Amino acid sequence: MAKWLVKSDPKSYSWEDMKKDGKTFWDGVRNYQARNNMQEMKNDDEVLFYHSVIGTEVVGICKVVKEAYQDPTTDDERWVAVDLEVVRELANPVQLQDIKKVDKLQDIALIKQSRLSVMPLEDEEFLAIVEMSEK
DNA sequence: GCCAACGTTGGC
DNA sequence: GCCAACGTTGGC
Repeated sequence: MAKWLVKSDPKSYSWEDMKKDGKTFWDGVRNYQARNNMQEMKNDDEVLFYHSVIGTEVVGICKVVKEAYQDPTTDDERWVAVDLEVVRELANPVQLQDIKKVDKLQDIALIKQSRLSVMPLEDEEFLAIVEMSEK
């Protein structure tokens, strides 16, 4: 089962909004690389929810409940959306600056490719971040 | 709020 | 098909 990380600017959609909704359409992605990643998502894949711009921290875990389909916010068939459901909130948010200190997390797209909004994570990278949240 | 980095667009 | 110009994202 694959692991992912998605970013959201809390000004447009925050983890608090996500918790309130329980489930959301992940739409509005207009970047080919992010789109390609979304198309790879499968039901029950786990997804870390990251706050960009404000906080710059990983705040929660979601899972994929509906695989890629035509983005309902556009007629342009190039773009897709997925549905994500809240799994749980992390005990403590994991800061980007702390992730940057971890040797084995140096290669993740969050650090190397700061503008990518949907990215894959290796199992051990996912676990490392979750473990950091529990300290 | 600024600015660097990057992706996309459009002219040639 | 290249590349300059432009717009947007996201870290600080």
